[in-house]
Amino acid sequence: MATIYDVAKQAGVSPKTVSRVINGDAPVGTKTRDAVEAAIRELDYRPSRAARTMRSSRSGLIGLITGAISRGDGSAGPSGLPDLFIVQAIQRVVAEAGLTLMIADTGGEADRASELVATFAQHRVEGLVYVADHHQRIDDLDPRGAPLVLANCFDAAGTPAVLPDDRAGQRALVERVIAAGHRRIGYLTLPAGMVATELRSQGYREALEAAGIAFDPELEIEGFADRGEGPKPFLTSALDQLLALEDRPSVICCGNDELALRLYGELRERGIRVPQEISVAGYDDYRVISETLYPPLTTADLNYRGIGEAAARRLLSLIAGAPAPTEVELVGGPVCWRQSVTEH
Amino acid sequence: MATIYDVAKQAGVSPKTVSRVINGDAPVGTKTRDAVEAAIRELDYRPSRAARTMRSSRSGLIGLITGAISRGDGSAGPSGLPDLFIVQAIQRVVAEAGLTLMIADTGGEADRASELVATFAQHRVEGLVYVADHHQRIDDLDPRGAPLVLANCFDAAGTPAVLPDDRAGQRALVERVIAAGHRRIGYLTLPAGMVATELRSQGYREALEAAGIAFDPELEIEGFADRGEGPKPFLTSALDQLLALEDRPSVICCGNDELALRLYGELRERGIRVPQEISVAGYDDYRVISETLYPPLTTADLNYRGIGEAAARRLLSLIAGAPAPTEVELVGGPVCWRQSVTEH
DNA sequence: CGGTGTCATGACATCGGTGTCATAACGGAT
DNA sequence: ATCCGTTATGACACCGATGTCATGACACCG
Repeated sequence: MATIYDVAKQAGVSPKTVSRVINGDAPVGTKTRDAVEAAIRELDYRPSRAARTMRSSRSGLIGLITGAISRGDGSAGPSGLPDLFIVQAIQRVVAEAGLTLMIADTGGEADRASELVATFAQHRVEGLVYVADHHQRIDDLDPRGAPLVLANCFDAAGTPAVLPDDRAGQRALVERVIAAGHRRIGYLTLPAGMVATELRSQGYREALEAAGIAFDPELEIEGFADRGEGPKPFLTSALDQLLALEDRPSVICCGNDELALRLYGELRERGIRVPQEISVAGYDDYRVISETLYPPLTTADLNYRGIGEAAARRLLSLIAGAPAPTEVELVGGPVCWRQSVTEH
Repeated sequence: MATIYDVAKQAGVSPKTVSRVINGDAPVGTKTRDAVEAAIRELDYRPSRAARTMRSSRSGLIGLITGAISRGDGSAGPSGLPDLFIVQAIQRVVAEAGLTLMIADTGGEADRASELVATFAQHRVEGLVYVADHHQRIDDLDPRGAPLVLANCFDAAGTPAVLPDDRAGQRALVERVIAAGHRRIGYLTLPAGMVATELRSQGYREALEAAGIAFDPELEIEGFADRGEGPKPFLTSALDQLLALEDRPSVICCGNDELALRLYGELRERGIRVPQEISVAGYDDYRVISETLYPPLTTADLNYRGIGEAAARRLLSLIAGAPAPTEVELVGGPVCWRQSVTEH
């Protein structure tokens, strides 16, 4: 790879002058500039980031750690993948800011995270993002001085974090369902104990309350067991319970789109048509499911991209010297109204 | 951030001795070593990669370019998201080799790729991988001297490439379906013209031929139109054609799992039960679909992870000086036999 | 006891840029 | 003609590692 000295020699000037042409620091004579630019093109010269980094101690790098902390064994909550949307969004924002993204993965072992931070520290990254695969609390992570932002997770230390607004999202969806004329609203939740489960349930209840509908505990059932014991029979019995109710729900909201997909299967198995006989709603707007199902699924957009964008922007502003926020940032998404819930 | 000089001063030795302790180049006295290690811990010292890179011209970086990352509009290609599994697998292999992965994406504009190559060149990456979102041919890309491997795509220049073995995969699946007792096998293909479409069709015909079953052109229909004109009615009429045949197929193979998901809906809409009245098979083993559907979908594992792994290993061996292979590397996956195809 | 080899360590130069300061050339004001 | 202020350029040091070579302290051998 050509160096600045090669270019200088080729153009018959000093290396410093080449540097000036590249960076536009100081005025350079027109003829000199042309000669230098020609030499750069001829040699296909690219300035070495490493050398620049040494001199300026600005590496132009952002480190990203994705953490399938609880995923390794497969017992995790939602279906993996979507967190990659967050990574995509972060990549885009970082690139727009002229920085380059380095990524690493804990491969499921939580304690590897600090190892990865060390690697990033060697590269003198200017900032770090930690992306979790689902809304969760994580152990504190020492970023060794670099600004750190958490995406889709939070910690006890109050590190700046960007989270999905599960409560508001579920509330908006249920309110919209109520506006469509529904009163008896079943809710099949994700596994109890997960952060998203609790917040969405809260949103569900708030929507009911705001509409003056009493919360009926019989309508809210855990519908998604760990993969270990097989979710199918679990869902079957949950559905049995809902359908056996005297005052049957006219719509069933699901903890996420995957659960809604299973529910479609269950209902069709029993000859119950969606949405004519019962309406179904999901959560996440996982498009491969929500747009592909027939009828297309009404759901709430979890907005992974928005989370990634917000996290990246927050990180950039921290790097620029902004003070760390004291509160987490909540990112919401719109209700995606399709054809799986009847209107009126 | 502490430097090697800080450590040297703290330990009362020369910087070179600290370097020796870190790299184990040359023997160092026990007492000296202890002092240096203590100083390193105390100062939380991490050697600067930038400085090392300058000295050794080895950056420890691998560049990854993908068009997959920000398809901003969400209008995915045919296969959707799973190509990101390739990225994950590459990340893992690269990390195991002690290298760090930098990623960038074209944001959908193919000509941005060379810009990204330039950025990577500045970082003096030791190798490059280009990952496509679906099996396709791409324009030649000038890697400016760095070894380059293509994953899920190939070019005219014969750049080393790792591709899914669509032909063998489809053939194995159809052979297994035949072994299960089926003779009339419908095939709803992906859009004509795509590489995967042609290869899978070839595999389908090979399996028929191997079993001595004549290929019936009426059984192979394009089932997946571009999103623009809406795939639903397209699939509907394709299905109409298949069901109207005098000798109706006992099983329908689909171009991918997403199409199979739509087909489930179509069939149930018509009151045709899967697999009792007609069997269905997919392709890709896109688990969110294949494992979640009821009945679980029989499909062929496209093995994105395997592709990523193979591409990363190939790149590492190129970096180590191995000669570039003259043939593309095909990666296959097993048939995933579940309950959507009847046995006997 | 002097010579030789090994071990342990340090001085110095170097990788490829850029900040600092010096200097040469030139036009205009006095 | 002299002085001054730009403008254009180069010399040199430095960022933080490490390769090369030199040096001092021993141990071992004859």
